[in-house]
Amino acid sequence: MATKIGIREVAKAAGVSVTTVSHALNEATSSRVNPQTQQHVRAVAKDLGYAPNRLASGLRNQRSQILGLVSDEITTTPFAGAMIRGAQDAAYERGYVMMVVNSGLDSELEQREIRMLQQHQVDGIVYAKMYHQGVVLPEELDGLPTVLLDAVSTDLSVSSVVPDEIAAAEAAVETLISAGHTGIGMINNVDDIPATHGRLEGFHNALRRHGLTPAPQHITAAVADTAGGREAAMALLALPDRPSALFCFSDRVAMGAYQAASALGLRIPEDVSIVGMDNLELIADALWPGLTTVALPHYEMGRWAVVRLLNDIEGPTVPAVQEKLACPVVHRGSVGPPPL
Amino acid sequence: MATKIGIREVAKAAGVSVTTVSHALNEATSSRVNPQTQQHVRAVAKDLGYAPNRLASGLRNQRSQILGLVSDEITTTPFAGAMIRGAQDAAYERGYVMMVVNSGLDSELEQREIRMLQQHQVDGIVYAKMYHQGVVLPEELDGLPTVLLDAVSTDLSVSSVVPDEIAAAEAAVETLISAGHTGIGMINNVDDIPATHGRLEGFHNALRRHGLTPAPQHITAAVADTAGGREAAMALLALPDRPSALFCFSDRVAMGAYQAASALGLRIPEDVSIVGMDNLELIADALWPGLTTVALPHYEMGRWAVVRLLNDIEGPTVPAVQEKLACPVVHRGSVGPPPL
DNA sequence: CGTCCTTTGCAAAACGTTTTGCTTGTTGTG
DNA sequence: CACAACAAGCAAAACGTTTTGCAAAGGACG
Repeated sequence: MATKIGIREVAKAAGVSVTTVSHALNEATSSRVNPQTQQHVRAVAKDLGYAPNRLASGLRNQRSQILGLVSDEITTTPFAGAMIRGAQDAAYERGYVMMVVNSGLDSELEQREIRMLQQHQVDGIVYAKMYHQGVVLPEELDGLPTVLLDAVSTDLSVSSVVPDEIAAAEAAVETLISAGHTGIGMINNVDDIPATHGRLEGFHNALRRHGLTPAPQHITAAVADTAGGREAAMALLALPDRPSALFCFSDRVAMGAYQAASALGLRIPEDVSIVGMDNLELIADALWPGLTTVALPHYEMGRWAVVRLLNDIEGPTVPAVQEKLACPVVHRGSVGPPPL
Repeated sequence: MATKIGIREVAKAAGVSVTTVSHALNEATSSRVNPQTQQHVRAVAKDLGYAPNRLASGLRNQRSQILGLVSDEITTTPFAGAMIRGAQDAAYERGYVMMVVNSGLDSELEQREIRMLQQHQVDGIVYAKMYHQGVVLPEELDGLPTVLLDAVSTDLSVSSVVPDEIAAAEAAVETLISAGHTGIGMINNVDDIPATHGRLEGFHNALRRHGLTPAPQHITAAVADTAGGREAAMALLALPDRPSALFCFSDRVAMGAYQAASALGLRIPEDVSIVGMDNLELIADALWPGLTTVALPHYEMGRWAVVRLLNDIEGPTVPAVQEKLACPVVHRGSVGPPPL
């Protein structure tokens, strides 16, 4: 790489002016140049390995071709990775690249990071949370095209995408019902977040649809980790009229239920069936037997967010939409018919 | 936000020239402006919320203040997240921002992504792998400052940072030895990667240091996931002279060992002690009892890589270094004294 | 009072593109 | 043959900064 090759070098090599090179390379203005010249210029450009400096063209066009992704937590779960990957794939396909920042829970840091993105003239922002929750948008990003990822806002003028919690829970419970279970318990989350309410609602919906009424003592809540799930499941499975199946708020909770079952000498799925939610592969796949669960479409949500964002940026104005994405059931080995 | 405020607006508002504003704001050239004027200009700038357009200044300075992070897999493990967060934190502190791309295993895609980063004039690149491995650097990034993250190259002219696998394994095994174990088994990985060799070497080192010799039949290898660990552990624990403790290649393998122990009616840690590696919190924390393991310093490696990269970019040339970062033991509940 | 520094500020060029006129030729038409 | 219409390519301006060179003003000194 002797000397950085810019558009001038291409022009010189092709024996035309800089202008012509630009016209020849940009699809939009290529009508201003003879097809033959165009071809020639393109050949030379490719030959030299010319790639336009996006700082310069961004400056000129007021379009950086950069998208910002601001998230609270990139670290603890693999979910974050899937969302980001979905976002990046979509961005890449349209010639954009993502700048990712994450702020933990520090909202002042978040502010400064957003400003930093704005200094880089990002064309839009995906504002992501690592689990489905309500947010208020920082006012920094007024005026900037924005899409919410795994979050909803009361401000309905901004598009958002979240998992369809209710339908997901319904699907999970359906797999239990269609395996023959009627006495189904649920271990819900104690936090006041959309998933908690949505999944409980889905649980009830599915039962009601089949004319089943849940026993009140079979519905419980716990801190949504393995220890919480273990204790809650321990209590549920020790009941005289213990449920024959457990619908768990999350895969981590379900892992606790496995531990409880094991401690009580109950086999899965012969003695008790279990379904989780999240499809946290690291766990669902590692449990023995594998955990039947419902996948949260993180990759697809990341994609959706960016596609929508790019349409807002490049396309005509269309009304914002609040999207809910479907969550497919992933069958493994933790659901069987109820014991006789 | 009536109209975008640029340096001209600040100049007008402060009643000075654009030049003076620039000088006043840039620490380096501030000697050319009266301290009083400087203060005034800065006040006005802050008042207006002025923030320089980095596209423009990048173009002018040939410095984008952007770092590229190219990785193979951002998705499957939470490790990726920790590395990226470490990298970002370090970048942010120095006023840089990260552009993250990931290519899966598609090296042609990787090429194109790197070129895209170059178009954005990134000042340097962190080339990251999601587990410690050897790589050959794509030639695209000749001439660009580069640091390897969780990877090593035969090309010693580029700096790299990886976990100190050997010391990590030694530390893990030490915790078993100091709990009184003498018959220690190991379930290694079957893949031919640095971690496999390093951890085995560490295992031997620790034993040798205490005058112990491992029984050959106690050293085994398996596919490094839970199922592999389960089967290997099953075999090991069914041996007539079964080891009293198991050193597992990874936490996922260790989870398999838990399952095997449970299936064989062995309690942890009363009947058998187990240590893992990786400190995959999702698993290590969720197991019951908690898994004692060795943390891989992903966050710190990410940080190290960026700090080093920025020094290469901004500072004087110094020889490349191949860094190995220490791995702290995380004590939970899976190690106890050997049974009598 | 004239000369020579020093201090302070400004105008202008440059970074690498894209795009808007404008010029030059060429072809078609009356 | 003259003139209009049009195609093809070019020069120059613009995007928002930073930095270099220069000018003006002020002060010190002989």
